[in-house]
Amino acid sequence: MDDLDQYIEKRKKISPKFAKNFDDGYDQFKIGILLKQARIDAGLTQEQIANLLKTKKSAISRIENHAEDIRLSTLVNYAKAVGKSLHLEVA
Amino acid sequence: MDDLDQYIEKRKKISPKFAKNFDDGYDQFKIGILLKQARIDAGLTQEQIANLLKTKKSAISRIENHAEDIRLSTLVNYAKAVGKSLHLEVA
DNA sequence: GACTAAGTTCACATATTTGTATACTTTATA
DNA sequence: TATAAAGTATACAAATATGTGAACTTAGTC
Repeated sequence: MDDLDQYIEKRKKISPKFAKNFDDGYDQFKIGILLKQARIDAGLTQEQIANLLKTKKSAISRIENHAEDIRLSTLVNYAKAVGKSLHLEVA
Repeated sequence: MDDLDQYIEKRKKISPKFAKNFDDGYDQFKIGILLKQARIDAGLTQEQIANLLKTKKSAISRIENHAEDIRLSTLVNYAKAVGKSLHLEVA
């Protein structure tokens, strides 16, 4: 089990709402987690990302933890900030 | 060249803005086109999609033609309505 | 424990998307 | 050409995401 799986299990135990939403299969609930993992992999803090995106660290935390819904542009910008890109597929 | 490519070429000729944005490689500009193609493949009209999503056909047209930015939930819902699902990747 | 950096949460203001109705345009068919 | 179905465009209202600052919590170090 990798770091991401561990993180998910931890949050499931803490938050029943998170567990339900996650298990219902809503992909968007994984987005914040994916972004957070990408940020950590890049060795960046939330504040550094915030500076890159010209916003505040509180906004970054919100994205990573409560991204029930989010704008496509926000996703794209965040991905760019961590040196990655966002790929979309309708299948 | 398939239908989607033909459609893109046609819109490029008509709209310089569309051509520039598309060629700049912004994936989100393809989203509306992908969704439209998925809808047509499913044999549905904009009005039928609108009913499924409890909205109006004008909103569907806007999504397909001016999806510079869009909410993730809107993308997910539209994909579901045409019998597909949205896949995201940060890579 | 004290201290600091990092992260979280909250509330409110602002910005943007989406809902809605209407009018207009396009496409296909007879 | 006439007609109807499908799609587009616009404007305004409503809903929602994001910006921002502050207070609080966590994790790590001394």
